[in-house]
Amino acid sequence: MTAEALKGVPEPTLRRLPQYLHYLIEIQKAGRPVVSAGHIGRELHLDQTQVRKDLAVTGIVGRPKVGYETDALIGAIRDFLGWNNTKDAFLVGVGHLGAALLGHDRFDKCGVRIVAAFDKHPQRVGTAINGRDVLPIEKLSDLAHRLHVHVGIITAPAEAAQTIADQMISGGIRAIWNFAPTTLDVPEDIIVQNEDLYTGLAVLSNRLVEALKTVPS
Amino acid sequence: MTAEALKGVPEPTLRRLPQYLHYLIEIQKAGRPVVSAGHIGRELHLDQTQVRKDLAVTGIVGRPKVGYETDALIGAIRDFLGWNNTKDAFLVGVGHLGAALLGHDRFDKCGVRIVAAFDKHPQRVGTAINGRDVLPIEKLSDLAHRLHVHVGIITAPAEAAQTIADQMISGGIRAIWNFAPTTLDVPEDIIVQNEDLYTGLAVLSNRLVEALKTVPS
DNA sequence: TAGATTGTTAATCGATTAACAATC
DNA sequence: TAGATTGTTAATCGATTAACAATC
Repeated sequence: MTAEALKGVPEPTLRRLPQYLHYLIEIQKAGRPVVSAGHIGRELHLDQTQVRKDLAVTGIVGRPKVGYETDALIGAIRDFLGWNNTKDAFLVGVGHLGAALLGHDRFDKCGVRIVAAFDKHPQRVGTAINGRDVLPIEKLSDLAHRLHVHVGIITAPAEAAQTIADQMISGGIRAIWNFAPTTLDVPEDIIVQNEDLYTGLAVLSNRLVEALKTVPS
Repeated sequence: MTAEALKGVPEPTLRRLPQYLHYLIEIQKAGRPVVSAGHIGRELHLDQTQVRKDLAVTGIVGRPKVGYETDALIGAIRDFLGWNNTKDAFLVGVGHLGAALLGHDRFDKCGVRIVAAFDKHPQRVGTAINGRDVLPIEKLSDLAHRLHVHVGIITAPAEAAQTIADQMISGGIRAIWNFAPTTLDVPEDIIVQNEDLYTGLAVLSNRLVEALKTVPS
């Protein structure tokens, strides 16, 4: 627990936890009070030892022969991910993707509530999307400080991303969810989560080209 | 090359290739004809040995003391990713995210052109988004066959995702870019690339909660 | 009790990083 | 030539998987 707290939990484990959560909520809806690691593993195509190790990081303990309590497990995962502790966020770049994220009301169940959006285009400023005002980018830093906002979401073009990140950091933002396809230079205590869509497309496209080579249709 | 072709290139390598590409295009715009692995690594915060190994999978060879030719390297990466060979795609689920992807015209530079969209809601069917018709989901399978579409994009709710995947596969689709937060059951020759946004949010949120614990602001 | 399931320790596997010879 | 950079082989590191004792 001590060394773990220093290095943090492995990223692959963190990325699997929401998968468990989705499945557990189905289990819960179906009214099943307990579930075993083997059962979860079969459903999600994961090794059951891995499921146990992953769940262990949340501090949950199961009962031999029985399994894990569904409700307690859901609570433990949500707590561990910080999803029970909603943090305010600013979004910058109200293009197609930015607007889509603003329209999506389910992130607040995942610890993040977008409270305002910013853009540098005057024609977008002053509008509101799904109840959130679009403000001029110049106000970001000051407002982030005043409202104690710690999360920033970048859905702007790559060219603008570094400048936006700098403004976020000077406003006291500690974690950046970056959808721009660029590597941000930030101090080491700033958390950056890159969500570049081209990355997944690269894997898909290469695998498909290889598959079509082997078995031409 | 032979064993490599069987197992495929490691996913982490494939995921870094678009990063290299973005930076190389900057280099190209700046008019620099050659670039070294060390230079790329410094820019993208990667070990230079890793950069060389990654680039090697594309078949490119550099010149000692000189580096890699920018133009040739860009071409080799794009070829390797299949980004010079555009594949038609169908998108299913025209909600906020689906509409955002339809509005984004840059995927065709990454090997994928969305040629039609599908939805099960009658009020969405018959409209067009950014030039692509929204068709009833019942037509997907037949049309995929007739138009030889091999890529499917799922931007529908999790509950609908498995059914949509089944319809795609029965229509001859070989690769699925899945934005729904669910594990799809598919035959092993079908390529699935999951792009669940909650996954990245889990990493960000947990890291932020841990950071705020250590240094409360 | 016997059987099923957990939790942990050890082995394996794959990716990253280091070392270094080859080359221009 | 000397210095810089590539490409490859070896070492390290971390995550996954296997083995198994503990437990209800």
